[in-house]
Amino acid sequence: MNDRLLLLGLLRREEMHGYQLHEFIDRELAFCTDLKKPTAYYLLNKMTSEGWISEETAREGNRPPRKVYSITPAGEAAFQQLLRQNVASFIPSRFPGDVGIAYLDALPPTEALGLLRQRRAQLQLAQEKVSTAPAHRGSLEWIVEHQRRHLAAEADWLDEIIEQLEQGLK
Amino acid sequence: MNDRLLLLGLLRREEMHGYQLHEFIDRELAFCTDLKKPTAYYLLNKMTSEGWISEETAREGNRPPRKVYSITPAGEAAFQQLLRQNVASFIPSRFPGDVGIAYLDALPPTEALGLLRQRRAQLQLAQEKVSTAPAHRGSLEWIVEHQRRHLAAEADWLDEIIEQLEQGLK
DNA sequence: TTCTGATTAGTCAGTTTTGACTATTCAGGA
DNA sequence: TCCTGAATAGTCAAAACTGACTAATCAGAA
Repeated sequence: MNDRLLLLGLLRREEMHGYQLHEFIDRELAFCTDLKKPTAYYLLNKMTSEGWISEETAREGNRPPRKVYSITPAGEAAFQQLLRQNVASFIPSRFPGDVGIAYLDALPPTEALGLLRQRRAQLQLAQEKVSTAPAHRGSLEWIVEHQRRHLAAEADWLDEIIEQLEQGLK
Repeated sequence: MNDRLLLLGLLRREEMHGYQLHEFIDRELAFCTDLKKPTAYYLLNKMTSEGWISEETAREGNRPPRKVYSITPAGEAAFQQLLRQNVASFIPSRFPGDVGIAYLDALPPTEALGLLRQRRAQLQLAQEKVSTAPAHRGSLEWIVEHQRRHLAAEADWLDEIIEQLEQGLK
């Protein structure tokens, strides 16, 4: 339902067509969701048939006609409800990367260390990307801050594992 | 692929049937994945047809026969490969709860505060659950620690948002 | 003007996931 | 003994998701 909320929220600001929506999400909100293009269209169709948004075919210049979506009153109501639900609930995160940590003892310690250092390097890149990101305005800044803190915690934790492994080797 | 890795890793320790696998994951590793039952069976079938595991029908007592899965040499090879891949890569997390934060300004500040406090309370519960969890042995302890740190970062962040909102109200 | 690669806009078939259900066995009380 | 609720062991149809593709337009180079 969170992807629906995301789409509704964007359509609430201004009507858009599918490609535009996906483009925006992919460019500006990549750190927040990774809604794939076909999924976006799927949800737009779904919400249209649910009456949350309405589609209107628009031709601009001599480009082929596009479907422009705009939010309906029912959609606005759904938005209000979904928003409250989202804000009021804590959704626990799963970390698929933990599976590998759980089985770390199946690996020779030296190799494990090398692999973990690779993971650490990628994490570093992610941190740099966030810290050099252009300042977002308003509440988006909180989300960037969220990401920043999460990555920092991640780095601390990984460093500790790496250090413990190093201790074990000596 | 991480769910496959998880299943292979368990089957590596001892052969099991589907229900047993799902039970174990659901009880012991709930903070790590949330592999649903039908998904587990789906993956077991898939991996059987890929030759990673083999199934053997076993009857015990007068219970109906069950399929017992055990890992094959090809499965062990796949495990080794998937494990290295998993350990060596940092998988960025997405936080669906951020969508609500992004649209927080669509809500009256007082109501937003109330909803955020609800979220905070649920987070608190999750933290208590982790801290009272029985000590896991070996590398599982790292995963619990991961969760602990992640939740702490989450709490700090939420508290700051709440405080900023409170400031804005005064 | 014609070609090439990038951008725009979207679709489709196949894969994966899941909510809801079935069916058997077991433990204990009436 | 019979009944009931919990635990065991799964299945199935429907929903959701995605990799790979199509197809039109446009901008600029040759």
